[in-house]
Amino acid sequence: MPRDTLTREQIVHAAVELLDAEGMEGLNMRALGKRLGAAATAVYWHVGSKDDLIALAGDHVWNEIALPDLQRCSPDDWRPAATDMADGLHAMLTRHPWLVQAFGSLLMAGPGKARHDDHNLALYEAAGFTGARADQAAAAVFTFVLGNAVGTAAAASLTRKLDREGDNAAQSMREGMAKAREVASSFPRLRARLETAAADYGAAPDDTFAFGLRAVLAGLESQRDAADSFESA
Amino acid sequence: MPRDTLTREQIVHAAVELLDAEGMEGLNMRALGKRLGAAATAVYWHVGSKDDLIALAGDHVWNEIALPDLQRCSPDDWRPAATDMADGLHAMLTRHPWLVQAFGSLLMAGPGKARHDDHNLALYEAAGFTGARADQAAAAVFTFVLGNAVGTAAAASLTRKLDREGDNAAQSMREGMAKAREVASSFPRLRARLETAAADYGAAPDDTFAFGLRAVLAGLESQRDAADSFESA
DNA sequence: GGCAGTACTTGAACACAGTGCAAGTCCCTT
DNA sequence: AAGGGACTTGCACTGTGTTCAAGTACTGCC
Repeated sequence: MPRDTLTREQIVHAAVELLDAEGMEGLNMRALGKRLGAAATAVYWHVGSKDDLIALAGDHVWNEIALPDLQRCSPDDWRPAATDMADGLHAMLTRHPWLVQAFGSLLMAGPGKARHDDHNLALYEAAGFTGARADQAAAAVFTFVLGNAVGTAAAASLTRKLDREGDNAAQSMREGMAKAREVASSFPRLRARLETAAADYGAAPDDTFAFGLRAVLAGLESQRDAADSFESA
Repeated sequence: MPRDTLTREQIVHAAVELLDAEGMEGLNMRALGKRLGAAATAVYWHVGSKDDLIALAGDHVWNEIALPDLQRCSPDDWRPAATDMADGLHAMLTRHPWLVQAFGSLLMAGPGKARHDDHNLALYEAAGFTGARADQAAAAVFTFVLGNAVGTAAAASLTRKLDREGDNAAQSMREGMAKAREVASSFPRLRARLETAAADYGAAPDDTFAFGLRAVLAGLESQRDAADSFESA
């Protein structure tokens, strides 16, 4: 495992692994150095700063998402491709929940994201959205998926926090639930949801995402047609 | 300005102000203490930890958003109310861009958010979404607005970073643009967007948000009706 | 083979962060 | 007046990003 000389790719790879395993607050230069079998400060030869490293890692993961073929993508039948693309993004963000935190605090605009964005834009142009509307449609879906990932990130962070508390994780969990229940007690609708949520916990998030995505795509189509009739008027 | 004794409310208020002005990485206990005219460690008597404080501040701002009257909200005419509510959330997140970062790294479930969530849920129930569908519809809109705020947070963070660099902010900005242009150069669609974006910079984000929101609401209505016909079949 | 220079690596150090601790200071109650 | 609780303070400890001077090792050249 320990190499005598480091490379940028190795560092980025290790950083992504560490971030996946420990999250944003688990990434520090000494831990990264240890994982690489090198001193913490050795990283600084290959990378300007920690922020640079995060930007590098944050861009790298965009390359993981598969780009659907757009040959069969037409204004009459574009939703399957759009769904594939959104699902790909969703899965990537689920694998790397830290990305949304990095995204919110740094500007992320590297080649990996550019590759994704370009294809995404092409998709909505092929789907019949013209000019700025293609941008807006692509942004709407992107935004929805990103927003969903915020919740995922929060959950992942919470899970790790509970893990870190070790023994009394279950008790901590119970306390949190009790507090939530107490807060919700004055809000009848929330209390009802809290009780049903305990039953189908785990399956719900995916359904909610799929439902929302379907709604967004359906809505975009209706807006596209509305825009068309607007422009031709 | 200096008080002889602190209160929780004062501390939370000051924390929100500091977060609004300096962002997440500008909030530290010594700076907060100075703003309060007290020693940094004095805060710890009123608040368990920095994370607790952020949770407190992060919940407090939810109370700022106005809750629309639901009397006139019906399955035939619910979108104005939903738009109001989403706009309120959007405005609040724009005022407090740090909230999305806090949201992504801590679990936020206090009374302020509960108040909002309950009303939001009530709205979608009044709009004719039944059972879990009301949850999913509310979540879809919430998620979209939240996702939008991620971009806002990133922009605010970038702006502050440029400010911090002081004199050569303009140069830094230019460098960033040049780099983006270089990255985009191999992606024809992105390059075109970058050029048009330079023209109508500033007005675009609001339009994009409004367009996306319209699409989401339209899509939800179509999905609601589809679900109805599904259930009655 | 020796030599220089380049490409890294290292350990010690600095500045600043969150936070625990013991020792205050004030004010209110009895 | 005395005591105690509410609150504040300064100090110090740990962990973090980052810098820097000092290495080490490899490369190509004479």
